[in-house]
Amino acid sequence: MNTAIKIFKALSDRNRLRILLMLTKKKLCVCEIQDILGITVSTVSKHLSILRDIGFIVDNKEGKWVYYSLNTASKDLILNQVMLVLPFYLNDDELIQSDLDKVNNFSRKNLCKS
Amino acid sequence: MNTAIKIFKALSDRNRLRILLMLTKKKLCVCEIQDILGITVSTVSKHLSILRDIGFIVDNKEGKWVYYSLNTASKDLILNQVMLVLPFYLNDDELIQSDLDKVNNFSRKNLCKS
DNA sequence: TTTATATTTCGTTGATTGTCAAAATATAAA
DNA sequence: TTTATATTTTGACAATCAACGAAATATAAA
Repeated sequence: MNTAIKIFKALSDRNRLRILLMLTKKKLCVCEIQDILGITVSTVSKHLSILRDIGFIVDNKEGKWVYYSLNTASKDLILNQVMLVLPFYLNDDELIQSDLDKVNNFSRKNLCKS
Repeated sequence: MNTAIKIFKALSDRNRLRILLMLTKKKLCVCEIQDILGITVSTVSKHLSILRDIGFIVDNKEGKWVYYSLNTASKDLILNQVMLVLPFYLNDDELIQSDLDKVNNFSRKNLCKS
């Protein structure tokens, strides 16, 4: 499949857009993302693999946890153009703004049992 | 559904990308587009309605024909950013380049019976 | 008005996809 | 090693979607 289509398909899901926007704030592990999205961890993992395979995000293993963060090194034209405007575009999306509040405020201790 | 998601979904189909790229060359009626895509006219019509509803293209009725062209008046941020880079991005897509050749060379007379 | 051409709408079908639960894998703590 | 926590993979299911053919609508020519 054409890379452009893969990119647009990856962006065609609300939960994946939520993940991308969350990661503009800071890197997050899978259970933190799961807590905010409110869906099963297996589904979160699937979404993350789609975003990683197309190059939007990268993963880093730290002990028991896998942290995901935006791939700032990508040279892809569409990917970079989209990430440039997406935060502005979703400025008035209440659910996504609520996600960002949670990202800034939650405490890892309650989610990830150490 | 969120507008951003609608836009990305509209862009997630190869035939719709082909249509958009063709229309960067000139306005086309439905039967011209059908001839190039090689799919049924009802499917072409459906693709066109999706692209029109989200604001990528506009239609103009001229007698028996409906001509479609790019919506150059759109103020949508993502839509404009994407249309800016898409032609460069799909530069090396052989099918789409073949479409553009056909758009420049075909004769309406053989397609649209007057 | 009748016929021909152009386009859209409707109903159906096969393929794709987001979701979940369960099983498998990985790592750290006990 | 055993147990607990984190993550990924697998299989199943319901919803979505691109495609087709047929029917409906629209316009112009005969």
